[in-house]
Formats: sequence, C-alpha cells, structure tokens
Amino acid sequence: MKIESTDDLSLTLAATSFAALGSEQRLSVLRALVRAGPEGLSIGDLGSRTGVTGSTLTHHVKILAQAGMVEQVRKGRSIICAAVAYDQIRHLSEFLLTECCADSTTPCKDHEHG
Amino acid sequence: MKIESTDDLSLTLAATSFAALGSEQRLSVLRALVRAGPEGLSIGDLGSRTGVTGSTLTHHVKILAQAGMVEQVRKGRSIICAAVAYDQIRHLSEFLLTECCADSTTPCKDHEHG
DNA sequence: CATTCATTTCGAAAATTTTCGAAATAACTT
DNA sequence: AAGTTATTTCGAAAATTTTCGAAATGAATG
Repeated sequence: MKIESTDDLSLTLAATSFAALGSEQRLSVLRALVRAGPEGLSIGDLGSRTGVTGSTLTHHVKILAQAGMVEQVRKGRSIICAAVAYDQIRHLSEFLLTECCADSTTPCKDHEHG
Repeated sequence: MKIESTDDLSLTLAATSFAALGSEQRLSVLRALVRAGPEGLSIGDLGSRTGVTGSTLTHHVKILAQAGMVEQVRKGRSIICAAVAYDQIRHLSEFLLTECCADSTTPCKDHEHG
C-alpha cells in the first residue's frame, strides 16, 4: 500500500514551510526561539536578540507561525512566541526522502537512509 | 566543549539551502530526482516529469545544485542530474535542533528529541 | 479615562525571484 | 563542416518578498 502523505497538497505545504526557513532573519529568529525552549520569548526580547525589530519582525514571525513552527500567545501586553518546530522539521526532512528510488530500477544501497 | 557548526557562516548557508527547497517547482524537481535514485535524469526528462522546462528549469536546477542537493554531469549531449540531498536534508534539520533549550533554565522534557 | 508600553496593520519603496523567448554553446551525426 | 538535439546564457517583464515608518490596536497603570 502506498502512503498518500506526499501528494500535491502537501507539496505546496512543504514548499511553504521550507520557504519559511529560507531567510537568514527568520532562521535566526527561529533559532533564538529553539534556544529559548518551551518558555518562549516576547517579540521585544526576540527583537533584541536577533536585531530584527518592529513590523519587520512581526512579518517574519507571522510567516513562521503560518508554517506551524512558532506559536504565539498573548501574556499581559506582550506576545510570547515559542518554537514548535521540532516535529515539523523532522516531518519536512521526511517529505523528500520517503519516496527515494521509487522510480528507480536499481536498488539504492549507496544511500544511508533507513 | 561547544560545537561550532552553527555559527553565522552556516546560518547563511542553511538559509540558502532551505530557500532552495522553498519553491513548489524546485521541490517537485528534487522529488523527481529522489524518486529516480542514483541514476538520475536528464534535464529533458526532468522537464517532462515536472512540467518545468527550458531556461526556467535550468534556473531552478542551478539553485538546487548550489545548495549542494543536486549534482550535474554531462553525458553525451544531455546533462544528467541526480539528487544528493539525503545527507544534506538531515544535516539541515539538525541545524536548528542541536542548540535546543541552550538558553533555557528549564529542562526540555516536553520535546522528543535525542 | 488618559497615558504608556508592546505589538500589529497599512501603504509604499526597494530588493529579489521567477519566468520567458531568442540567441549562444556544446556534442553528436551525417 | 553543416545539421540536429540538449541545455544554458542573456535581457527584460512580471510577480513576490522584504523593509520601513506612521498610525492603529490591545492591555496594563496611574
């Protein structure tokens, strides 16, 4: 039986998610959040740690949130952001590799994937 | 001792690599190559399988090649492309996760990462 | 309820990426 | 060496993303 998780819809989704990571600023934002762990950081703290502030930071965080890698919760007058990228990232790496050699006539001994 | 693999230089590199995957067209190109396995596909075949052809395909493949995910070798009058993404992708997923909770005072039992 | 602090929305300019077709290059064929 | 096939380069138009500052919103505080 064939796994249907890698169809057209999830292609779009995966591309969007990878694109969310495809920016130095967003990557350092996400990395700061990963470093911060489950407690998260306010937008303000995030800004001072990454050098990205204001509306630009809002914009980048939104893109990460839409890709399901960051969650935002209001706490008092701050917005706390936290990384939830852990599973997401692993899932993304699987996206491309699961169908490895599906169209190939030769076995793929060369690759070290389980 | 601290692992120095996630510094500024590799931030740029990782962002570039993720960005290379952040396009539906490039993602389907890479996926076609992953499916094809180590034998690879010519640009022509790749084009007919993905619906991306000509100079646009050249452009996208170049971006994937620069990110170290595809290799190109001339064979006769064709250029054969093959995915070498396997290690690269795994490496990328590690990029973000290795420093998890480094700045956190609370342990990260919640996350299922080894 | 006016003020202050934290973040977002809006609109526009600047930068980058994507896409295309025509001409150029590279390699095989006759 | 002329012709054919496969791919790339070039230049430009179209589309998207990034960035910024000013005004708007939401929540605490005096």
